[in-house]
Amino acid sequence: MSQTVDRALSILPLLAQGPADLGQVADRLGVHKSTALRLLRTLHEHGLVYRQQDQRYRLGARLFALAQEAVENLDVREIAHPHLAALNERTGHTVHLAVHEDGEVLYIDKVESRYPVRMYSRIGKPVAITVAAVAKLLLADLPEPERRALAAKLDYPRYTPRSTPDAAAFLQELATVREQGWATDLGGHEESINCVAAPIRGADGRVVAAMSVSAPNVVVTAEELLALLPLVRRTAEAISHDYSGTTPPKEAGATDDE
Amino acid sequence: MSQTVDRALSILPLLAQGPADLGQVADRLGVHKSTALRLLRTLHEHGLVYRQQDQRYRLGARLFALAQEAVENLDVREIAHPHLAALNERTGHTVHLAVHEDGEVLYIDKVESRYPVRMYSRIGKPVAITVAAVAKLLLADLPEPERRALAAKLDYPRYTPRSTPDAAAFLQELATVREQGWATDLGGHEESINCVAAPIRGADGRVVAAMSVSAPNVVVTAEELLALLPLVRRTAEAISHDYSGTTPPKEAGATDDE
DNA sequence: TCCGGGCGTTGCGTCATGCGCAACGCGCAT
DNA sequence: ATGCGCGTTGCGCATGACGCAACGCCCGGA
Repeated sequence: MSQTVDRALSILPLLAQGPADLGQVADRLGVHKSTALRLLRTLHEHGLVYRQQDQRYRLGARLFALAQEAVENLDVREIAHPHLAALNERTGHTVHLAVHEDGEVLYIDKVESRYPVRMYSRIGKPVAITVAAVAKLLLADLPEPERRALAAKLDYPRYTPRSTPDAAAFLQELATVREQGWATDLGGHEESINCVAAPIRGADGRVVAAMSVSAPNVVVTAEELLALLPLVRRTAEAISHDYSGTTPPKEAGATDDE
Repeated sequence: MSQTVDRALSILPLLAQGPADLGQVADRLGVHKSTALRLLRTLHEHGLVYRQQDQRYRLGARLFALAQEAVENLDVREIAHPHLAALNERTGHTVHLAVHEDGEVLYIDKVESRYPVRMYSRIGKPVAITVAAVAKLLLADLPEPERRALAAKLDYPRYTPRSTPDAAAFLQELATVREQGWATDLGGHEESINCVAAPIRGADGRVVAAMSVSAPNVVVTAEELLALLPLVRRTAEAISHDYSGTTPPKEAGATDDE
């Protein structure tokens, strides 16, 4: 709604693809160089953009700091973390925590078993929304019209033969998931990876987050992983309980027993 | 330089401290509610800001995605990573990679030995610039005037009795570091933690990044850690070599992960 | 039930502000 | 030496961002 800010912010995804010089930025924005310069300077002052030695611009450090602070302030994450760690300790598998936001589902925490190496590369990245078990749980809880609208405008990439093929199948799957209160992804994203997930609910019963346990089937079969379902659900319920308890929503009518 | 963008971007750090409603944002910006609304809407459209159910605003998902893409596009990081992993494998200690940007030093990669648990919480976070070994290396390489200016405007918190006390001591330390080509932090940030670090240089000899090995002295004494110095320096040199060699920018490098 | 206050939202008239232009300085390659 | 490409600057004009005031809505108290 604000042209100037809109243009400035459009620079960010542009730079996310890689460094660019002033002319490139101006061209891709469709504005004069002097305009692009002014915007870049403002972004620079706020640390969102950094100018390297060759004068080209890249995304800046403050961006990380902001993302950090944002994720650290998420109270669900903070409350859930010890539970996730415990579950990881017990099962040895990768544990994820995800939330829904504006049509995207993204991981906000992760505890990995074996190789901590590529760990952080996932957090904050949008997940494959049409197949991920956590995504199904989060979207299944949306109000009917929103859910339909979202399902209609999604893409349905065929990662594997087991990927959700289209909106109809997706909505069907969401209905099942909503009813049973848990979800799986059996090779729908990557052939050899299976996941089982459970919802975390707020005091009002709405799904506020979802957690999952994932493992490649070279480690455990899908059946073995599914055997963990009760444990996963219990963990999710424990988190829900902690979360509802410590979330004094100013003044909400129905407060659970405590 | 652009008032509108400036105001809009000022909202981000404000929200980083926690969710806020429209009135609060307008107040703290010193603008009319309608103005704040317009800015917030624009931020929202770009996904930098998210509106939760209670209508309050928080930082949005796109922020994470941007930070992710930014860090993944850093070629130093990509080149260094295997070396860091190897060093971690060999020593068992935590290994860091850091860069300098606009007066801040931040970690862009980390390989941790024992507990992967709190791992991601560090990446992207500014480091204790006056004491961290990697910070000393990065700042020691700055041109004289810049270095002095920066040293003068820094704070010198006394994390421990061994923390760098003031600008004079800091500049002195930087001189030493620059001369010897490596740096340490022996309990300057946290009593029981020691680090040894070495610089990574580009083709022109300038320090582009720094790496360090850290360990609590309950695991190894400072002396034992210092014994790793040659290994650390050799690793840093290997990275420098790789980096200088492959510096010719890979144009249109659409490296798809996954 | 009605009323009042607090919140987000809207349309509008004004003028500050962001815009493109054109000219300049600089480095680099010819 | 010379021209080109780049980032940078100052400026006059009109666009677009501003604050105002009025509205709708929800909630809580009377």
